[in-house]
Amino acid sequence: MLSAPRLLSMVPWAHLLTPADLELIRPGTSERFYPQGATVCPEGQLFDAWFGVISGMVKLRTVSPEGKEVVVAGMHAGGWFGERSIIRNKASSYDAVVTRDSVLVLIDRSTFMALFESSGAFNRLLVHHLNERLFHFAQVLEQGRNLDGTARVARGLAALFNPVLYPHANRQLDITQEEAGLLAGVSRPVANQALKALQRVGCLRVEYGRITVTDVQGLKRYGMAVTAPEPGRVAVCQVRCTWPREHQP
DNA sequence: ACATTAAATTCGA
DNA sequence: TCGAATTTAATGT
Repeated sequence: MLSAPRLLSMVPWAHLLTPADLELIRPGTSERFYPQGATVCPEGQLFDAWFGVISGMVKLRTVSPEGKEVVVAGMHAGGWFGERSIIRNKASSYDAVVTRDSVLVLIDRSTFMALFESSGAFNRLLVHHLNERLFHFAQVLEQGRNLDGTARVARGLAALFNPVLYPHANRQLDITQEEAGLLAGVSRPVANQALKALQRVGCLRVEYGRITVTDVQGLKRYGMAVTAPEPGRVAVCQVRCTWPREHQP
């Protein structure tokens, strides 16, 4: 069982809980190391815990019948996943696979449900997370038609710096160009060109097996129209950032 | 798809 | 334990 201080230091939202809630979740919480390539929970299986990323990188993905891998979300430090399977008591729709050596926190299903039933603070936290994710996927849907490959890669990376979902995100992303492409839904060659373009513009630095982001705002804005839209088209620039100003990096 | 380069691993001293 | 040789991973085009 984790010590109370360890729990507080690993779970960024733990300080929102009452002391009673903290004692409730402590016995049901553990941490675990997953080596690169390990599957945390395969598609079609119930999640037996809610997973939080302490370090490393996890992707939620499925493999299409033709064998193509589709990544639905990439998560790094601060990210949580598996709540849908737990809340609905349904099998996971996606594989959770770690793309780098990772340390995860596990909150048992029964502990999660106990908190879900009793803790207002925990429910508010969940709503905040789901709210951000919903907005994120709405943007992905909208942008799918509007943005070119470079802008999609830019937004895909920018999503990893959402302050609600990843409050302690490190600027150094341990992801390969291939993973960056999967995250944005573009091929590796397109991701390669996109990353070089973003480097030229000064948003990031590409290194072997790693991307260092230097300008998150620049990534978020990349590819947005600066001139008036042609009549009859929705301007991309009308999309507004709704993150709290004080959280903007 | 193929060629190149970086990193990780193996192996012999 | 050192480093050369080999294999694997990631990148560039």
